[in-house]
Amino acid sequence: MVYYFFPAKTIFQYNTHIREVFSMKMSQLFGNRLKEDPADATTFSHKFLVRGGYVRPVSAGIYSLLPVGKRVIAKIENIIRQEMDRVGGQEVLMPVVLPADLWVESGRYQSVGAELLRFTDRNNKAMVLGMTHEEASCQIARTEINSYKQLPVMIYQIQTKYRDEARPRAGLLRVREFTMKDAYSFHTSQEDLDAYYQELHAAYERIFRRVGMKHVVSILSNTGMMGGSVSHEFMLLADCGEDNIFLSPDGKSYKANREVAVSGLKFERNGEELPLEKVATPHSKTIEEVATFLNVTPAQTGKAVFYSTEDGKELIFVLIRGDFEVNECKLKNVLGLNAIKFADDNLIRACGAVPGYASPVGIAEVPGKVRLVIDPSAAGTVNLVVGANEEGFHYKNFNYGRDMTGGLVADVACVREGDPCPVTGEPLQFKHGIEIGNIFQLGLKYSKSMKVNYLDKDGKSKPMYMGCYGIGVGRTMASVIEDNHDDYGPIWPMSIAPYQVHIVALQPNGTDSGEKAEALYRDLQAKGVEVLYDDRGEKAGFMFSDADLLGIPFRVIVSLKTLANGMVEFRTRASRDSEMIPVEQAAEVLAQRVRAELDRYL
RNA sequence: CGGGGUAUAGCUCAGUCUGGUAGAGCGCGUGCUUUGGGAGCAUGAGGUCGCAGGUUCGAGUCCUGUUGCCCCGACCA
Repeated sequence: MVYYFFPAKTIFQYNTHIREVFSMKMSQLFGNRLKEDPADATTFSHKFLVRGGYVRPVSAGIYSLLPVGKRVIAKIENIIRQEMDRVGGQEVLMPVVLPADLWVESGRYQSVGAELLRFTDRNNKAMVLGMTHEEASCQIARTEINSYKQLPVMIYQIQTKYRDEARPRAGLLRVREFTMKDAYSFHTSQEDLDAYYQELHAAYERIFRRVGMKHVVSILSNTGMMGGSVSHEFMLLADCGEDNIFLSPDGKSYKANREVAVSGLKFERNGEELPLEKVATPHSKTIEEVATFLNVTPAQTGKAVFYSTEDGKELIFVLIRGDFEVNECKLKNVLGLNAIKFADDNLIRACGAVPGYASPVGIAEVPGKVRLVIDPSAAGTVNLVVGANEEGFHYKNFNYGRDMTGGLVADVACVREGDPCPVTGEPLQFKHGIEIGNIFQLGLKYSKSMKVNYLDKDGKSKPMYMGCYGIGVGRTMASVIEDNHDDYGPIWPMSIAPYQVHIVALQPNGTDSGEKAEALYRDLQAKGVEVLYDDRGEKAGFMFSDADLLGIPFRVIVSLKTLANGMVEFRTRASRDSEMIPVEQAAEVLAQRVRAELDRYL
């Protein structure tokens, strides 16, 4: 039987829902460190989370948390709770399993794809596993909120979500089952929602700073399946990130996801419009081939890109200058469509176009069959080379407005690295990011369809303005590692480290080293410090490499060598510089330093 | 959902081409020696070789099917 020493008061109030254990001996710690990288790990966080014994894979994208991982997660959750409470949030808990009816009400039972896991219960009732809880929060909001006097209000939960991801990857960075903090706010006006959105934005900045991430930016993002208008994503800048971000050089003026990013490029129709001229361009289908053949730059060409609606019935013709790529997300947004795909050649031919030589000359919008979208790059440049709708021929000197009219002129171009920032005009920088949180203004999207109404001052029933705000907890833990590690393991910030001080006793068995280490272990606990004590008496290098994987910010090495001078050795996980501290003062000095370090994350 | 890969001990892998009845390193147990950056010696435990059929006297190995997992892409609050 193991007996733990319980301090009366701890520096860090470590709230779990179970018995509180502040300290641990390595000889009793559940979960092993691994000396070799898992074969399938490609990111630092994936390698270290598995090797350090924080998580274990159970199935594709499904993980168990081991004790040290659970402690990190609990601390992250606690910081999130504090900051949510600080902006007036009230914690609730909604079910993981939800009736499909609720999702039918909001319309998402139909609109969301296969990532929503659907099943039936024993009574053959349709159910879903919650992937996000707008519907559930609407359901409780509409039953609890009757009057404007009860608004605004924000509820949040920290709950398991399930998304049936097509391809989980990179350890905890992209999983199927995960823990998420999701918050929902309800307001009487757009103005009130705007103001609260800013408060949440500030709360998020505090959270990510407090968990120890240094390279987080909030960027403009696409609203996607959530609907609504305004949204921001909080991104940790990291090479392994899956998201593509454009930033102004100052990192502040403009920040946007590539899905929605715009550039400050201006297209001016300078130059005389020359007569349209048909030229032979044998075996030249791609922009590169045509430009080379006619000795022009891709920027002097226009390309036709064909998409279709998801059912494949309606053709979408996009004309864009040859040096740009179509941004499908922006295209979907301007068309108001949830999904598009590349058109197949049969549909293109059926609409009278010749794939590879398709021409904007002569094509016309046909309601229900053909839609035209012209990017400003093509509309705003004179004398382009475009297809002639005939195998082996192109037109020179195409001018929109003269040789083609109609269609929707809208920005559907991908921003390119180096394009001018729309705010400052300086070249935009391209970065990868990990999305760790997002905030959305949902407006009335859900409250209308789900009848989330309140009685206003004027006695009339009105729908509430809604916002929703998410943070991936496990992804945050992995991201902190991506942002804080060396070649040997994580370097945990004191605020979320599994323990605060790691005591390593060299040759502890039956020696002064063991006795002093044990005493320090107890003294630190008495002072409220969370201690991990490596009492195993393994080889020094073996214990040090385990300590590196555990990443505890402060390390104390107790050995006969330094005890001979009455000292123990102190070093931080980050710096590896060492310092001698008199053994009788060690507990007090360490407790003070832990306290000082924790204060940096308040 | 397309393309590629892979499945043998807790982990990392060899053995498959050329069929003959299970291997290494790490980890784990025991003993002795060791102890400031992944210790040594000795001795053990641990695998119906993903699953199901088939060929064969005999299948980890060959054939067919199937499933899991990983990577790239598509997709994705």
